[in-house]
Amino acid sequence: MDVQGERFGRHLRLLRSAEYKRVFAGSARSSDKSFTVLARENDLGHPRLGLAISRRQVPTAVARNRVKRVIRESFRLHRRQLPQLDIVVLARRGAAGKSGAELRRSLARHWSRIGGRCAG
RNA sequence: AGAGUCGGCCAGACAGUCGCUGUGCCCGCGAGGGCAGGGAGGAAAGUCCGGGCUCCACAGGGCAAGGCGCCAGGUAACGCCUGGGAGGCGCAAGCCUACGGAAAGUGCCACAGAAAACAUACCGCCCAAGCACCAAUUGGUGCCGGCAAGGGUGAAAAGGUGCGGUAAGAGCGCACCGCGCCGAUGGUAACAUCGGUGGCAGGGUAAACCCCGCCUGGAGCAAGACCAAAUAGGGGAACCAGCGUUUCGCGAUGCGUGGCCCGCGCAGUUCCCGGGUAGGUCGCUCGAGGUACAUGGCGACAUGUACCCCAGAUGAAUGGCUGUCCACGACAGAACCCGGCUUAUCGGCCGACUCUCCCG
Repeated sequence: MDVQGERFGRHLRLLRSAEYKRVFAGSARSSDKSFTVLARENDLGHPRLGLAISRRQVPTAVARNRVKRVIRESFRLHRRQLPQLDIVVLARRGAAGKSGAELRRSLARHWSRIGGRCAG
């Protein structure tokens, strides 16, 4: 497995509904107008990401895809700074209208905040 | 040059870099890695029609319900497309049409108006015939009556215009137009043209019920097929005998019923079987497929030959960043697959045609 690169393979994602439920059941959270970020410790030695972008909050498919890509990209670039956490990002109503740069800034804040909370 | 009509096409480009996801090859026990190549749309959308595919149902016929509705063709099929007809709009190129039946029945049509239909007579028009009176030559007045041309109401008053006709009128007669019926010709047909004939049916509404003709079984890829852990539960079998051996040793599930054995019941252990959840695999992309050419056809399209393989995800990929350029980038994201329709859309390109103006 590579250590240097910024890869984002399947092992870094939440793949089952049971894994999502575990995070929803009890977790640290961080939110602003664009996102709510939930996180719960795992024992894998690396963080994992799951997305929950509802049609209610982001109505058009194109916008939903855009939001998901921005989140994944941001996670990919930050994941080596994150502790071993299962993270679920929920989009909120504000996310639909924001630019990519705004969303990235918001996510960067969430990563550091959620990392600090779970470490403590 | 301007205005416009129709048809087709494109949907920021290029480079670098970091990623994601299938495919092929290679490396690796494996996890994974490397290289090559592919990776959203004209609407992928709405889910409104039509088909393929899958499962269920199904002898045949009828009813109901729903849909469709000028004619011919195309197609797997269609509510789509092409060509044609009719009606309407536009100077034109062209465009639009839910375009069967109101001479089967029912319903509805405000208000106005005398009357909205076997007609009727409000204002009117007429006194020719008959009768009465006056005058007395043929005139006048009235009664009995006649009329539906004119006015008025209305969306509509039972064909229209003109001439003749008459007391006044009237398809009463005639001509042309309109309508119905019959025939001929052209056309596959819708229909058109012409001729004859009848003085002449008939208000609208069928995306109101209805009538006529044609079409339609139901559900959908979360269809459906296969593999299948753990836990709980279902069915079956075994455990009431033996085994090793010179002596002898090992072993016999428990409880209830019963004096005891067999048997029966409950529990237990082991094994097997089927259903099936999580999860996984298939369905899943080679197809009514594209591109080019040829042939047939006005065309939609069909046939033939050659070449090409062109997304296949599944907590769900198809992207991020940087640089350069320009016309500064709209609507918008595949989820089994096709054919349509409809709706959204910054802008640009190409072709054909029409009208107006100017120059020659």
